Amino acid sequence: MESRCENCIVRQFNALRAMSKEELKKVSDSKTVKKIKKGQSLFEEGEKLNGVFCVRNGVSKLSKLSANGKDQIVKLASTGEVMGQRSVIAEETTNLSAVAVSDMEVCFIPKETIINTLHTNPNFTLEVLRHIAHDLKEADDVIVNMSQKTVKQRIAEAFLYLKNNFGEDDEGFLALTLSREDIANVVGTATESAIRIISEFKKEGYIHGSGKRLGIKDERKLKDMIEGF
Amino acid sequence: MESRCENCIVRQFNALRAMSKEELKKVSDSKTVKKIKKGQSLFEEGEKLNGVFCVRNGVSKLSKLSANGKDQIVKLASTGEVMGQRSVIAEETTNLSAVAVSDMEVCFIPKETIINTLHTNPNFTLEVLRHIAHDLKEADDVIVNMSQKTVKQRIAEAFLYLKNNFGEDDEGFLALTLSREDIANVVGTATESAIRIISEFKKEGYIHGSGKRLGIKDERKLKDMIEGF
DNA sequence: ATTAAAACATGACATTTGTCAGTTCTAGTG
DNA sequence: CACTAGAACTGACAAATGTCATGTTTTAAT
Repeated sequence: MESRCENCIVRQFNALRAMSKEELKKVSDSKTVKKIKKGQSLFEEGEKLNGVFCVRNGVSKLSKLSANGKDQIVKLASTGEVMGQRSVIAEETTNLSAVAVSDMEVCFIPKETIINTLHTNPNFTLEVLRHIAHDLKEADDVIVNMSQKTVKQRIAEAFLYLKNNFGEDDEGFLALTLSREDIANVVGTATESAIRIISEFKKEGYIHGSGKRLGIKDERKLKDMIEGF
Repeated sequence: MESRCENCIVRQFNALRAMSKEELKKVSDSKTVKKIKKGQSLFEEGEKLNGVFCVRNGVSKLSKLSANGKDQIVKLASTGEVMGQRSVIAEETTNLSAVAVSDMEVCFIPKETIINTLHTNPNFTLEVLRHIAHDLKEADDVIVNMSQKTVKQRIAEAFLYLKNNFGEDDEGFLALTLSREDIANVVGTATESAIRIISEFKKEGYIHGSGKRLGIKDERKLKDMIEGF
């Protein structure tokens, strides 16, 4: 297990790639590696984060509690992604909670190291900026989907998203298995509605499932549905 | 009319505040001032922007067309806000369209000037980063509202938003008057639904209106409604 | 293997929201 | 001023979604 940031491949996917050798050494010396079990919480909405979490492997849901008591999942963060950077940059409490949806290994990097580099290395700052800008674009897309698409379309989209981002296992099931409740919270609907639509998709032959594991059978049909056919 | 960026008050509200005197001079020399009539378009989704727009006064809607042909308004940009920066930073085509919802005066700043400063002035980059980070947080909130709140709650929220961000005139009407269609597109619903709910709010005495102008009468009630009472 | 808890599933029904069709109002133009 | 196009409005109905109640299956711990 490689534990020096300088040699960590994961870094290629996030803003840390823009750090100099010396800066990376500092990060590496100050970071701590944590193992998180599926279901465990990394941080809670409203907490003051004193660092960021770099995902080495596994997946975490980033969610926000709404007034009616439901959790809305805003993003799924996986290998290479950095969580908590928005909060550290703005020096505010975090607006999201992070809970592992699979076993994870994350590196915790204290904020001082990050903030220091932000002030001194414009390339790093710019790289962080690019990543956040990308997140913002994605968030805009989510807003449009949420408000203009039906629950059915959003669930279809969620399946394709899961396939494209986390892949499938050798049996053709989605590599990342979410509970029905999590799926409902991703698309912003009631758990029962999500279950009902998943059952319908199975019946129609768009997806197949065994237990809670699900796989895509007819991608074309799902895509058509998303487009509104 | 002050036309030198160095002396422009608007700058205090955006990332340009972090620029040095020399950098500001360059911006000022390269910028062009544009007058935009209500209803006119600043840029269209998918366009490649070769600069950013700094709003001197007036308000623009930033929207995205969804597959079903409806426009979703993602943000209203007003005095001091910079539009198009996300696109310029990521060097991608813009994901949003901008149309003036009131007469506007904007400064167009060519992207070279911005990009140059991003590479050389870490304070500026960091300031831009802070602004985008703030936008991202707001976008997360919108996602949660869209998926977890009823249309009625979202419309109530929109009224409070309009009041807090654009104020009221001396007669107690909202200073920014949006068409019913625009209101519908902000909250992500059908125009008829928005009209119906606005009528209901009038009947219940939460708001008052004359023509298309609307004003808030019972803020408490609207707030309670948003919280789910 | 047994069992309790959690997750999944389904039916019945209420509520919310969208759609379509048509009417009234209003601002701007010749 | 009359006229017209677009905006605002309303009703009736259909479709989508949420809620509650209840039963079944799966999972994980003992």
